[in-house]
Parts: sequence; C-alpha cells; structure tokens
Amino acid sequence: MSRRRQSVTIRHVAADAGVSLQTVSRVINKEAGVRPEMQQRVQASIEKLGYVPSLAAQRMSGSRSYLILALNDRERTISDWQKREGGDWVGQMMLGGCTACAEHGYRMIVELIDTNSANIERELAGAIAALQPDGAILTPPHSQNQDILDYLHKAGIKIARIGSQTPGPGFCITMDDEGGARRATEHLLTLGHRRIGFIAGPEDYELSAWRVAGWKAAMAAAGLPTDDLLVTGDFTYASGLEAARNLLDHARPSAIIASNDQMAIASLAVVRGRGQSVPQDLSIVSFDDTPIIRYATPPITAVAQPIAAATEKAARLIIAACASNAKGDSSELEMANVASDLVLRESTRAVKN
Amino acid sequence: MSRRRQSVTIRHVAADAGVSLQTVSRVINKEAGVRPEMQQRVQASIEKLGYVPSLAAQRMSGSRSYLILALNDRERTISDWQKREGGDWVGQMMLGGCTACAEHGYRMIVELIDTNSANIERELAGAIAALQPDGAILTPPHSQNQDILDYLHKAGIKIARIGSQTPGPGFCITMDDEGGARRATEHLLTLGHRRIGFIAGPEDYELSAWRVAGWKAAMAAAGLPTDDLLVTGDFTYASGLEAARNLLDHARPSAIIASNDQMAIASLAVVRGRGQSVPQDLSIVSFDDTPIIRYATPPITAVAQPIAAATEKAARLIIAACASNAKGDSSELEMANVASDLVLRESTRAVKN
DNA sequence: GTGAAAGCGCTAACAA
DNA sequence: TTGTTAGCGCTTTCAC
Repeated sequence: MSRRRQSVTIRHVAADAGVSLQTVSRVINKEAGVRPEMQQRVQASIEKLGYVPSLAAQRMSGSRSYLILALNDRERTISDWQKREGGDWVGQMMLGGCTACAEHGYRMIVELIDTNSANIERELAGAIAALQPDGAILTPPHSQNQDILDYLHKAGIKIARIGSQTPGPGFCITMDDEGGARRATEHLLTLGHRRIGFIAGPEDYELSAWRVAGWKAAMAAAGLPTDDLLVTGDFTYASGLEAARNLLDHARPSAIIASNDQMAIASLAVVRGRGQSVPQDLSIVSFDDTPIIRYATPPITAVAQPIAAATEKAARLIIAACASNAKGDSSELEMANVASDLVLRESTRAVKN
Repeated sequence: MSRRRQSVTIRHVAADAGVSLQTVSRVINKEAGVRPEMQQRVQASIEKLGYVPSLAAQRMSGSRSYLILALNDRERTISDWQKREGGDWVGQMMLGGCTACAEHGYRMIVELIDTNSANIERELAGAIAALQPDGAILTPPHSQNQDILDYLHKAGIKIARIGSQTPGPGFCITMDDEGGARRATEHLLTLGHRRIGFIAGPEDYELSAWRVAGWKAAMAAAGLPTDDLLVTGDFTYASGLEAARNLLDHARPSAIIASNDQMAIASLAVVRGRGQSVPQDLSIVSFDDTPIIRYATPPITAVAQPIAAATEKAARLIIAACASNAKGDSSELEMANVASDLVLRESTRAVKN
C-alpha cells in the first residue's frame, strides 16, 4: 500500500491494442498521422481498461502539466472567506475556470500570493517549481504586477490577466467596466436623473478609471456636467460613508453610482441616516453584484462583474495557447472583453418630479 | 520555450553541495540519518539556488503526490456558485484546507463529482488516475457513499469524511451537530421558552438525526415533551415554508429551531406572512450560519457549522497519516469532532410573559 | 504511419 | 551515514 502505482498505464493499453506505446501516446494527444483504424482500436482499449493518463508522468516527460494556477491576493481572499459575508470572487472563478478546464482535462488550482510582501517572488517561484503549471490566471492587483508578469513570462508560463490592460505579456481580459458604467448611467438618465454622483474606486485599480470613464461618457453624451459629482473612495465601507456624505452635502445628486458593493451599501446607510429613503429620495446603483446587495433593503441595482465568464475566457485562452504552442506558433498578445450586465433591482426609480 | 524544464533540480543542489542526489532527497524529506553538518550544507544550497522539488517527479518516483482532493457534490456546488446567494461551503473548505496544506507543502484541489450518476465511479477513477492524490476529503453526501469509500480505500488513498459516522474506511470528522442543537435549545430554554419546535433535515443526511438528538436531549433534560414539536423538511426553502406552517398551525411553539438556513428564512417569512414578527412573537434559531442569515431582518441566531475547522482537521489527519504511513504503521479509524458555535443575533428573545 | 530508445526529476532499494 | 542503481509513466527524439 505504501508504494502506490498507476493501475492502468499506457503500457497496458498498448499491449491490449497490440500497438506500441508511441501509438497510444499519439492517440491520447490527438496527434495527426494515425490511421483511423489504429486510432479506434486504441481508443477501444482505453475505454475498456478505463485508462486515464497520469498528469505527473505527462508533465515529467516534458509535455503539458494540465494545471492552471488561479493567482489571488492572499490577504483579500482569506479575509473574504473569514468574514463570511458572501464575497464570492474565488467561487465565481472556480465556476468559470472549472467549466473550461474540465472540457480539456485541465485542473485549476487556487494559489494565494501575498501582494505586499518582499517574498512575493519566492512564493510564486515555489508554486511554479512545485506545480509547473501550464498557465496562470491573474486577478487584480497581481494582474498588473510587473514582477509577477515577468517571472511567469520568463518561466514560459501562459498568462491570462483579468482586469488589467497594462502593457506586458499575456492575454488581457476586461470585464466591460466602462460599458457597465455607461449602461448604469444611461439607465438613470432614462429615469430622468440629471445629477448623478459617482463614487470612484482607488486609483491603483485600473478598473476604477474605466468605470469613471463610462459614467463620464454617458453624462457627456447627455450634455451633462460631471465636475462636482465625482468623489473617490477605496472600496471600503468606511470610505463609502465618507464619499456619500460628501456627495450629498455638496453636490446634491438625485442618484449615486458606487464603484463597488461595499460603498453602495454605505451610501444606502448614509441616506437612511438622514431620514431619507432609497429609491424614493435617491437612487443607487452598485458595481460587482456580490451577494451582499441582494440582501440589502432595498435590493440594489448593480452592474454585475462577470468574473465567472472572465475566468472561463482566461482558461480557454490559456488552453488554446498551450495547444497551438505545441504546433509551434507563438501566442500573440490578445485582448478580450466579456460583457457585464446591469441587474435591475429596487434601488432605482424615476427622479422626484 | 516549448519544452519547459525544471530550472533547478535536485542534481544542481547535489552538485552545489557536493553530495549525492540521495542525500539531498533525504534532506528534502526530513529523513533521519543525515549528519547535521551535511544537512546544513544541503539546506544552504537549497536556499541559495531557490530549489523547490517538482511534485510531478516526486509522485512519479512512487512517493507522495502532495495533492489532496476535496470531493464535493457537483450539482449542489455549481448551483451555489451560480445563484450567488452567498453559499460559501467550498470557500470555507478552502479556507481551512489551504491553511493546513500550506504548512506541509500540500495542495488541495476541489473536484466535483456527480452524486446521482451511473458514472460516479468513472468520474472518480478519472480524477484519481490523473492526479493520484494522497488523500481525499469527502463531504456529504459523498462522505457516506460506500462505493466512493471503497474505491478510494482500494486505491490506497487516505480518506477523511466530514459529517458522517457510517462505518467504513477513513477518518470521520463531525461538526458537533448534536452539541450545537443542544446549546441552541438550552439558549431558548434560558429565555423561558417551553414550546420549542424543531424542523429536521432529510433523513438521508446523517447530521439531520444528530441535530434532532441534541434538541431532544436538551428538552428531555428540562423535562419537556417533544412529541408534536418535530416536523421534517428537506433543506429547501419550500419545505421550510410548509414545515413552519405545520408547526405554527398545530403545535403553537414560541420558538423554532430550523436545521438549516434556508428553512429558517422560510420560517421567518411564514411568521411575517401571518402578521407577526420575530423575535417579538416567535424566536428562531438556524443551523449552518451561511451569509444569507446575516442579512435577514432580523439577523438570525444560528449554530455555525465549522466547515473550515473541519476541513483543516481533515487535511491534518490525512497529512499525518501520509507521514506515518511512510514509517510503516497503518492508520486506525479515528473520530474527530470540531466544535460548533452558537452565534447570538436578534432573532431570539425571552418568551412573551 | 509506426516503433524503439532515451530521458524527464525524483525516490526506493540496495550496496558501500 | 552516504552513494549507486534502477525505474516510476509518459513524451520526445529518431529510426524504420
């Protein structure tokens, strides 16, 4: 029991089908140049014996590892898990990632990396050396971290970056932040709102600027000014409180778009605290659509961040790159954008007379 | 680039330290019988070169794979992710599992398996053959599935079963269901409640019975009857509605304990629907403590299911078993129980005069 | 189109 | 206590 071995190996299949190991290997890897007849014979043996290749052995002999790393920020992820407030970023990644991976025999492994650590590279190097993944899916803030990008690139690992367009190696997948902000703003404009305040996210997140841009574009298209309607938070509840107060005190908006759910919830609390109500006195639109805002009173209209779709796309790009890489052509930098959705709930309403 | 190789191998370390491969291997695996002097020399080379062993190679040569599978029910898990209602079972597993795994160089891979499928064994066999994990952590309903247990046992894979005490191979980790139910009941008793209704979970979940047992024990200790106070649901919201109506119509309880959050939320809705309120007219206690009940109005008092702690324990047991297994002693069946917590919120109050 | 040989990085068994 | 050898299961050469 101590020394476990593969029960059915390529050798058994080869023997059963009466062919060489190499032919079996070719069939497994769907390589061209095998007679259909052989191909079928081998396939039959594989099914009959229930053969499944060992990832370890495949990786050992210099081919793919069929492993994709999902690199997330440790502190943020652990904190989300510990709070148990419904933050489901990683869950959504798994949902999208597993879907794509399962179709091609890949696995996704969640790996947490410290952002603010001197040994960020040591941690990463350890994971890479141990697992030798074929690709890595990066999420903010890692997706714009040059050190990480360089390291992965040099190691020959396919990169898919979610939520970043910073120049660098790998695919970039954006989640339609600008479009989402635009649609949210247009939704409010349609409801007659003219003074639409915007609480931006911190500048070190690239998507903060994209969201602001979408809002500004929609406002400009409607010929409306945005001068005093923009305040900046840092994605925390506390910053949302301050931003909302600021906005309500000085800009007198009839609607507020917050750049994430925490700040939207905070805005809701501020309005409440002033004896007013949502959506009667103020409309609120949020960003991200994590579970928390479904349970707010009222449930908040939000731009849903398509994390699952983005991760699925990321995985597919990596898998495709691995496949084509084998055939020799080098992967080009590619941009992809997955659509976000505006989910209408009860926090938006036509502006008061 | 196509053919990636380990950049630093055991060979480099051996050369750098001027020892044999085997000595390096011994140091890596912390085997006894290496002179401290050598040990340090090798260790220094390892650090200097940034060497990290390849899991694939380690597994290939017949030792551990350092991989632990977290086997979950596919349908349930995917559904939780898609609904985005805050169900955080897998997240909690990762939280606990990663903690334990990280300390010993293991990784946890989430693998979804269909419960109601003829090819349940095929799916499992595929995952086992591909990954050759050292252990598997099973959650209900898999943790009481004899086919799965047998298959894993025969494959020599260490098993940790969460939420099951059905006889069979592997460690059993329970989450203090009975104790939690008892404490919840005692809490209500302390508040003066005498008629405490209980909505049980479906019988095919072992923990359903444990929860009922805890409630019965506490009631019995207080000399109270439970005859007409027990109804059974199936963990769905709909079944919760029916169960609560049933209870309120016939048993006239002043408090209800629901065996999970969905049914607790449903009970809350029923009370509301009858123009009454919680906790003024009825106290409610829930089980599991998923995010959803934090956002209920009022937030619901609940027995928190310690999934993270249970998974951590499971991973530790498996890792320890792998280590001792190497030394030859066979692992005995072992039971573990991780404590659950009663989280007091606003849905419980002293009984009306 | 197919097969035989070599080797990936590591550990188990043995020898020294 | 340390080193040597063989081989894990697979893919990559390179022959045929």
